[in-house]
Amino acid sequence: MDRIEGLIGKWEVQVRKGLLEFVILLALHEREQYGFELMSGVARRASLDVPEGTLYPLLLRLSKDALVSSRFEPGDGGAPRKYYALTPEGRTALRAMIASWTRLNHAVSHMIAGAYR
Amino acid sequence: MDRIEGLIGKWEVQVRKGLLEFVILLALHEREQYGFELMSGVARRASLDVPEGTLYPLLLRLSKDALVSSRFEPGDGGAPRKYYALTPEGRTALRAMIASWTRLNHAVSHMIAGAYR
DNA sequence: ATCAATACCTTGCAAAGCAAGGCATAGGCC
DNA sequence: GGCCTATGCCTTGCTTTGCAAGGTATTGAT
Repeated sequence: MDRIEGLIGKWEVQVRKGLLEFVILLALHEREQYGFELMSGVARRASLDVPEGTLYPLLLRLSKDALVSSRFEPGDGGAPRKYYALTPEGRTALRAMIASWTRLNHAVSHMIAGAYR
Repeated sequence: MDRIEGLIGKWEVQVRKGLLEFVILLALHEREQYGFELMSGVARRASLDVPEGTLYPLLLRLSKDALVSSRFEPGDGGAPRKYYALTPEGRTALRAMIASWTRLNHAVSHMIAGAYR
């Protein structure tokens, strides 16, 4: 069943679309963070690996949409860090996403329960 | 906040990626169904509108990947219907998706709870 | 000076959702 | 027969995202 594993892998990539944006905003709701910090935090707390090639374009989009703001700060013995924080609009969007996600999740849970009842 | 509504709308489109495939497979796990039946059933039971331009390419992909099989049957006073059913491989894939989704969902729920604690 | 670690960014490709439009079948009606 | 409507399936073109691969800049240690 190696073929199916491949299919599931591709499916998981699709499921991550949108979800990663959601998770990053959730992480930033707690506190301002910079790129690497977000990657390690999300990996630790949600077991979600967000590669750099995904994270940075995502953060650029969020900035362009004004859901997050950013500022540079000298790094702790390393390259300078770009800290991201939620804007008020970002908080509004996050609330809407949580509502939407919760609704979706209930619907899916209901269907899982129904399928195996 | 009309702009944010637009952003959320686009976000929801992204979140549906992969999720619709999952929901269709769940629906087919209960019983064999044809296209329109899937659309109305999923709309009713999960409040998810799956437009035709999404559904039929999706079903074609599932067929090509051999997760579902299909057969034509004369319609009940109308055009012939194409009935889809899960294959054994489809059932295997569905089990894997449920496991993956459940895991993801716990992670996200945890982050939502953490963000607003 | 060189090396490694930290940290950010860009490019090119694959994949999905969707609006818009098209095609075919069947039955009812004149 | 000819026309209309409803049912039902499919295709095209566009947008958006995730990601691997590779690149750049800063800092401190050897």
